[in-house]
Amino acid sequence: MVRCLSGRLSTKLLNISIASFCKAQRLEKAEGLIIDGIRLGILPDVVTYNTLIDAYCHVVSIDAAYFVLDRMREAGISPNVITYNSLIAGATRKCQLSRSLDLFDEMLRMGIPPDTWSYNTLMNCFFRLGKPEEANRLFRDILLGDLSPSAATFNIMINGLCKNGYTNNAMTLFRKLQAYGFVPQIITYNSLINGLCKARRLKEARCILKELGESGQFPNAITYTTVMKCCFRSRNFDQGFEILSEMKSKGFTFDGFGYCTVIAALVKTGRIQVATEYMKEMVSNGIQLDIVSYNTLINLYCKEGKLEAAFRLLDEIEKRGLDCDAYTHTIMIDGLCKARNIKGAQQHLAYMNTMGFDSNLVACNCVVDGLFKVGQIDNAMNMFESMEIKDSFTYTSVVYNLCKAGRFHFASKLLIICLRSGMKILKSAQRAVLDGLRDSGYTAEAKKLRSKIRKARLLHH
DNA sequence: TTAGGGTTAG
Repeated sequence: MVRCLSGRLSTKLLNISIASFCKAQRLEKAEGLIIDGIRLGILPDVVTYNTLIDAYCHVVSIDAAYFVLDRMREAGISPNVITYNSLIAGATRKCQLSRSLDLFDEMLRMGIPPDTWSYNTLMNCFFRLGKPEEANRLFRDILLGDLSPSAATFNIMINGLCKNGYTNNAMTLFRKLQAYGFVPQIITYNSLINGLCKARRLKEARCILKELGESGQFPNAITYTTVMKCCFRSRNFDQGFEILSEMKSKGFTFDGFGYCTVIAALVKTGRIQVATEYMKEMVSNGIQLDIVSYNTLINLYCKEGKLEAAFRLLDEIEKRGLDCDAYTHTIMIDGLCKARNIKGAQQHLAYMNTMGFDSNLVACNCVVDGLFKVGQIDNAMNMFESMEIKDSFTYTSVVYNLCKAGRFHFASKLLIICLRSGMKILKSAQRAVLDGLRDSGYTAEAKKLRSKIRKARLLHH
């Protein structure tokens, strides 16, 4: 049957079959088909090899794709612009950015003129390298040369400018493009919204979101998770949860990333019950748990006081052959501290150190705080003094706990040293010192401290 | 070829 078809048509059919195997990531099947084809006299052409090269870039590696390129040349078929575009995009995806640049040069040396697609990919590569000027140079080349920019060209520019901190330029370009008749796509809107959120320009982000709504297009799952994450980041939890319920009511679902974000935010705001429901939903939706999802769930169990369940998950991690990371151990240490099992926490900290996660600041902060909470004030102070690195969490905790232990004068001294050096101390800890001094009869000291606090604030404004 | 990413302490 195959022999009856003309050679060209047969190659076309061969290519269709190869493309479908490549799409299913069954490269050995695709390779087998090429061998069968050759036996039957059906020769692969440039499309066959390009399909295969693109698949190797996606599924295996650029090196593997390069071997296919060699085979292609040996078969007497010259690579074209599509071959190189696949290789350049593949290298950029795998963060082999200098390789992308080399491939672009190689393409020029071979006398293959790059198209808009090649330029787009290379612009993206320069943005990822943190070289916006170079990307902009290519953008100018497109505008001044014979090539026509595509929607992707504009999207890559807007996204890249935002990612490199040029949110203003991204906004200006966006408005200019609109004035020239470019209709922004959902990708354009999402890029800009994300850039504005990251730059904490929430008012403008809201404005672009409104324009998206008025454009006749609809926000998608990426829009929702971007805005939700932005709310959580700025601690507008209620607003974030409103967006979450709107997203759910529209029928959007989560992947592992989305679930972790939502569960962590729910735990942070004490909504343990709802967080547990999301955890169940995540598991029943068949999401493969990785170490970050395990950490999120262990944290949830710890906050519920279900330490045994947390330890069971640790066993599960081990059984599945995954490795615990610094987060896993820190979460466990905090959980043990909160459960007043300070000995267990100290043991786990020592274990963590033997595992090579030594001097983890967050874990140490948890143990110092834990020691105070169980009344081991001297041990807490000894550990605090022995720590080489300290941050605002360390000091806030120590200042606050010293007050709880009635050591207001010491707390006051420490507080003022911190504030003068520009260290941020939670207002609630500052208040604890002032109230403590005043309530125990040291009104004059309290007044003096208040004035010192004010002056220290002026120093760092 | 282009958009979002997740987890810890006061």
